[in-house]
Amino acid sequence: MQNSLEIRYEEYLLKFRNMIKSLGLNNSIQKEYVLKLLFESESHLSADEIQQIIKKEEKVNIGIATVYRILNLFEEMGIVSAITIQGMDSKMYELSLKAHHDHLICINCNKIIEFVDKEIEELQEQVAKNRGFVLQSHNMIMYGICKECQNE
Amino acid sequence: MQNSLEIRYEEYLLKFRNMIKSLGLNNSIQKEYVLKLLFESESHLSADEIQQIIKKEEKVNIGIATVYRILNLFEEMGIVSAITIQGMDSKMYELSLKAHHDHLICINCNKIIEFVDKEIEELQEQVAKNRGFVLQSHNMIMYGICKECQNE
DNA sequence: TTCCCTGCAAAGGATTTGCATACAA
DNA sequence: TTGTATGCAAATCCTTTGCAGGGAA
Repeated sequence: MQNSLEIRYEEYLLKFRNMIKSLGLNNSIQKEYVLKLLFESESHLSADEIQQIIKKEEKVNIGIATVYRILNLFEEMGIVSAITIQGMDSKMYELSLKAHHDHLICINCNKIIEFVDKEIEELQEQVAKNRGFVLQSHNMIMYGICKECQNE
Repeated sequence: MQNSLEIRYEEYLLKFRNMIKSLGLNNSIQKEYVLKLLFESESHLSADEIQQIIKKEEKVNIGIATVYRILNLFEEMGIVSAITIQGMDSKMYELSLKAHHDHLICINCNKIIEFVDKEIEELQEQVAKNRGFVLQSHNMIMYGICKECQNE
């Protein structure tokens, strides 16, 4: 009955528990709920959305402060990354499980498309190198109007 | 005694005044102080910095609400653009006088280098087109460590 | 005169922090 | 048992809004 997503999640969860332990931290049901939600979600979520969904789906109370503390911890651990989207007032979070990718966002319907372009990545390295920088990361968000919205 | 920067600013100011007038708005000393500061500044400034500098340099009181109102107006007029930098909690503003450009930021000393890479821009258009998007704008910030900071 | 603009103070929204209690190891 | 994590409420910080008075055309 287990599909591959579940299997992958179980594996990931075990790794996560080890990571937490090896950092000398305590695990908690809240941390695992946030992890699971981010794992299963296909979209980027705000701290507020995370709190609401967990309250509703898991029928459990979870404070917004805890959500933020967990998200910040996950960011430090490198398992979550946050993006800031033009016009949105809160940060959006996602698991950084997936390979690095950039974002293309529809300014009309807010649809988010993820992509990676190897050539662009190489050119970015070039640009940095030419300026004497050692590149650490980057953030690229493109805004436009998607096909569906163009037809409206 | 006039250098080319001053001349350029005078021209720019005249254009600005016309723009304001043709929008049916009133000009004000506050708007011109913000414009001048952004014109002369080489770095990106936060609303708070803009307020502080004007208070100090022009010996004039200016409310933070006014600064925000002016910056928002300038953004709508298309003469100012704002960027959000990782780890900074407020937006940073600059005149969009200069041609479009992207940013390379040192995560150690916060130095900001502006650049444009034509090839990257073209590839971005390609990526958008391939996904059926009509591109409107983009935001690309690269983070790394600059030459000076590497030597520390 | 007629609106627009400003400063001030209050309101808002996102995120963080302090503290007492609850939980993991 | 011992410390870490949580929930709640209060505190912060950035940004916006309401309002009464001041200024531009």
